[in-house]
Amino acid sequence: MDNLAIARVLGEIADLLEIKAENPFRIRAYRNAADAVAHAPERIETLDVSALRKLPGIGKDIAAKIRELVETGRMQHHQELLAEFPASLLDLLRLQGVGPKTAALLYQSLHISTIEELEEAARSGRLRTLRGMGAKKEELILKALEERRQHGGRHLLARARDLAAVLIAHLQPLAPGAEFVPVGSLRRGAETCGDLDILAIGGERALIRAFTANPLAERVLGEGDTKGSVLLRGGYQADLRLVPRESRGAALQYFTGSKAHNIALRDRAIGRGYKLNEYGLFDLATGQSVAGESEEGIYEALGLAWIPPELRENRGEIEAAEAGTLPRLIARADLRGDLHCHTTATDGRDTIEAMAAAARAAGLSYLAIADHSQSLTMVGGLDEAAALDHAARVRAVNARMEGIEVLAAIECDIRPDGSLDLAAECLAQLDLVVASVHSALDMDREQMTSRVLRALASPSVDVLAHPTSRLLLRRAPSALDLDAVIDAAAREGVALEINSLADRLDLGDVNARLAHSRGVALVIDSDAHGQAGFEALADGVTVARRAWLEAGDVLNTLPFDEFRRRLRRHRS
DNA sequence: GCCGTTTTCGGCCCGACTGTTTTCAGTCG
Repeated sequence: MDNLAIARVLGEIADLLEIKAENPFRIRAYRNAADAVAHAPERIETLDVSALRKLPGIGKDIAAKIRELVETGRMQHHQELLAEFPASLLDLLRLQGVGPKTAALLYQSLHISTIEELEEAARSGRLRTLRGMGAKKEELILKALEERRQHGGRHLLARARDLAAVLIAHLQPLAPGAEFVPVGSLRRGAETCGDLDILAIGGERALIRAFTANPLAERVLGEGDTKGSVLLRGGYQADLRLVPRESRGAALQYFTGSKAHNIALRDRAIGRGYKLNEYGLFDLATGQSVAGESEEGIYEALGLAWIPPELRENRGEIEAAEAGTLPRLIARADLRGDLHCHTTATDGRDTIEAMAAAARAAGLSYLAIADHSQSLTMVGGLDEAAALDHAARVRAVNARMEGIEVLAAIECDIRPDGSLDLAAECLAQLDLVVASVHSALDMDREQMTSRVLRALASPSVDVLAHPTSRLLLRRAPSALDLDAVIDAAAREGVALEINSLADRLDLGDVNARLAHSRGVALVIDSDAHGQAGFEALADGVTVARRAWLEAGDVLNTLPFDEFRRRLRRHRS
């Protein structure tokens, strides 16, 4: 049973307790525990009660319940709650505007427990007969149902960033003096974003109207004095918040989150006799403002170093900020090379020269051309002879190009049985081998793990690319014992990739941090299929920052000669 | 249900907006 499955059970308990209108602090305890489990780097099912209790937010009771779930596959408390309310009732909570109180009301008075029943009741006008609900609320629920059909809810980081840029470009000319900053999960660099939050610092009330009337907005969800909220075409919710300049830091801090980070920070504020909100840090006794103009000032007043937004997940950053042990996070400018890109030889759009020139223009000093191997017939994958011909062309380009080292590499498929797609003699003649899985992704855990482990054991392999094969919002990570893969990579000296493609970002932050903690070298690759593809490296760097990595933890920040010496094939 | 630099009991983050109310409950982030 993986961490997310355990976290889901704890989260469902929290939801069900909320519908029951139980003690809110007990509900929060379950939510905190679910969060701790979901983001724990170690495999929860392998931990005993005392190890579980070391996790923040997990105490005696929940630790015992987790063990019960892992050992028996069920949790009695969870089952009892599900006997009171059908599991389908939980789906209603995901609808915009429907919370636990409404769900309870719907269930108890109209016996509604599924999305379909809710829709039928709304269409037939029965919802408005309930106390506290009117025609307007009924309309709202119908709209929420429609939106649910259209969009799953979350969106890729890269897409969110682009949309935010469009919105800001629309607003900036209307308020030349105001400063617009995207906050929330976008500023934290989370791999997917649920909605867009934008601050307008020093903006006027009229901006709210301009925002809700912007050409991308499909529907206005709310409009007040300090906040406007719209649904954009394509299913994004976007919020604009007006913030006075004197609260700039407090607002940035507050709206950047994460929620868990903010709760921990406000808790710390209270412990020191302060109150922290989006307007500033205030002395509880006198009401006097202590800080608020800058984020640095707020963290400083709480006895903390400023914490980079990527780390604000309450995963140890507050303790590190207090102890002065925050990492010096890697930056895009630290990257000197890229080990994974494609050309017209397979599914890339540009030539070797064009890709090398684009990489050089992107500030890189070495680039590995890693086109596909033969099993990917769809894209014209290279067999041994073609791979060596291609390598000769790459080396010819390298010989005549200034300012960048171009390496002859391959992205070699790992076949279902774990063997490599090209003969070892061929792979040995290349400068670098990136291995990856592209087919037979639905293997069971045992098969997939031994497949990847066998590939890692091959001396030809230098890098394992996009290790879990996940596609964000589309395809779950393959069943893989990542623990075993990480240990093997550490043992064999194979680097694990953080792939920068918007829908991969694989490894993700939690697993990259875990791999680093076990002594695995990481690389950040673009997987570019065209000249513009190197821009994505910034997103790979964001993942690395969220994984607490410093420049020295990432192999392709090294100068070329040093990098070359560190490759598995050049070590004995 | 968790947790401890006042505490093993008594706390537990905070405010805006909406709809259905006529002073507030529910939802959201």
